[in-house]
Amino acid sequence: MDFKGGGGGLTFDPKPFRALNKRRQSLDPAAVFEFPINLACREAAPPPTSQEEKRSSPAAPFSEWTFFPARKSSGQPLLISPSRRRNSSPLMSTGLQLANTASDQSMVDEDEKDEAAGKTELEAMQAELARMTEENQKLRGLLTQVTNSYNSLQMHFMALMQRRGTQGGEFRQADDPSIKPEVNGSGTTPIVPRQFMDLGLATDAEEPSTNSSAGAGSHDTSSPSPANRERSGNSKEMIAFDGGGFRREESPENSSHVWAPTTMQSKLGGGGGDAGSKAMEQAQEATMRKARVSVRARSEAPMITDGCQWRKYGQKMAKGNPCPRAYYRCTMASGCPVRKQVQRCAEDRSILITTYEGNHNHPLPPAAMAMASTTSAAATMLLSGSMPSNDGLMNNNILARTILPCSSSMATISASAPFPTVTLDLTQSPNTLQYPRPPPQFHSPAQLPPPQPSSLPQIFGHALYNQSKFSGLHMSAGETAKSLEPHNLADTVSAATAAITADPNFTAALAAAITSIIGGAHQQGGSSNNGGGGNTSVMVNNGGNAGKLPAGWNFPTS
DNA sequence: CGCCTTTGACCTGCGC
DNA sequence: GCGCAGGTCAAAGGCG
Repeated sequence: MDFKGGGGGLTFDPKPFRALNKRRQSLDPAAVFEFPINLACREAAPPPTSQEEKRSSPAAPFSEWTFFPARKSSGQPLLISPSRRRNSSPLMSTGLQLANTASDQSMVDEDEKDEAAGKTELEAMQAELARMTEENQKLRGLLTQVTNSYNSLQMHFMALMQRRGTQGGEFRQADDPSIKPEVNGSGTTPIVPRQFMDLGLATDAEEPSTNSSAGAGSHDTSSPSPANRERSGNSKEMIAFDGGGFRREESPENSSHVWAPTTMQSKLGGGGGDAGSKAMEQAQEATMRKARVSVRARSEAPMITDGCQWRKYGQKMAKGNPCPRAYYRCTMASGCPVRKQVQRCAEDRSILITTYEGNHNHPLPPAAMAMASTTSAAATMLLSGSMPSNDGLMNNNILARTILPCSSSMATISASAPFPTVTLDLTQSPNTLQYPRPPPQFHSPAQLPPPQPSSLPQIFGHALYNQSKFSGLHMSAGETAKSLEPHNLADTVSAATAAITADPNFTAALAAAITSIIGGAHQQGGSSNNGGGGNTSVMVNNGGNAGKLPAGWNFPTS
């Protein structure tokens, strides 16, 4: 068995990945993760050549999508340059000096007054500019702060959940070394949050080799066999991306994955006894499996550029679709469990369907965070919706409204087996999607009758849409505020966005952070959102609507 | 020469 | 138990 080629029988050799990683790390991050967005390419991009179809080289010069090229100029008025203000200020001041006077003297006086007033206003404007700049800085700081707070809170929450589970006889993490350093390391949990990542894993980059060597050559990440599960006493890696419910990585014994909603669910849901819980576990496993985030997007490129580096490891013809399905593995870090499948839609081949699975166990560049956090948030919502707890639905509603204030039809949750999947469809115009719909109702896959995925409320699309709005590139601040449902955070963000959009990186980071922060804030259901491509599938569908994607999402790969 | 993609074989899960 | 489909592996070949 072990000597056979397929499945989990072979030893996983992380060397290639390490080498790859090394090489990539040596590159300029900016160069690697810069993803100019240009949705216009949908119209402009030439039809895919066979070569393009065949090759998904990250270096392919293929059209990069600039989502909001035209918006740049239109967005500028939001941030008026000092010189511009200076020029315009006199004009603005005239509004206060409309009354005509009779005498020349008074006219002269008026002129002097005008001049003085203009100067005053100029100063005022400059002061305002300075203030706004300062505000911008503050917002940046705030973002950082909030991000950190979120991570800390998440850690606390997970620790609490873990404790709770342990008390109930379900969670047993004592022997999981991966958790000790950060959660148990001290009673006070001095957390050093790692952005969007599982907080403990990255510390052990050699995990894969350890695992592989331990288990008679079993593949580190993909062997679902019970033997493998039990063998993997060290499950750091699994924890890393468990947020999405990477069930295969979970070992019954070590399912203490603090950040594993699915694990928790199965654990919490299942009574207490080992035997009993095992049965429950298996039952739940059957329903839960892994959550996925599927993104539907129009793209002529072989795959969308989401900020991560991928290595293709397989391709298969899937039933019911003439287009082959390609399998990619994240190579940004050795042992990163994130995988994605890329396939063209059978009905419309201009639509690219990218399905993400797993959470990254390494830091992500801002551009990648946009996608990762979005998918993660979607996965989180999905998974928390599957919580057996009574408040599962409520949590889901909250999540829906917070993460996606404008919940709309752009996203769907599919409860169809075997994997709960969130589909973000960006192929449709947000204009037709953003409005009034009944408050989103989340249903856990377990709660939903399998046959009705298509009837499920569509929820997630606006995460992306909102991100684009956050970026200030899709709509003006005013429009944004109007279109948004009353939502303090969203409004606040929208207002603030106008002053921030000048910085694309910040925009991307902000969008990502907000999504993940808000999502994380409601993860009471026990789900985690460790950032990487959550274990959910997201469909990105830009439908040629420039500017609908979050900044940082760039199609065609770099 | 090294890395990446391709591709056939293999493993696993599931339905009948 | 068998067959099918999805997913993964790794040797082979291509490319820079």
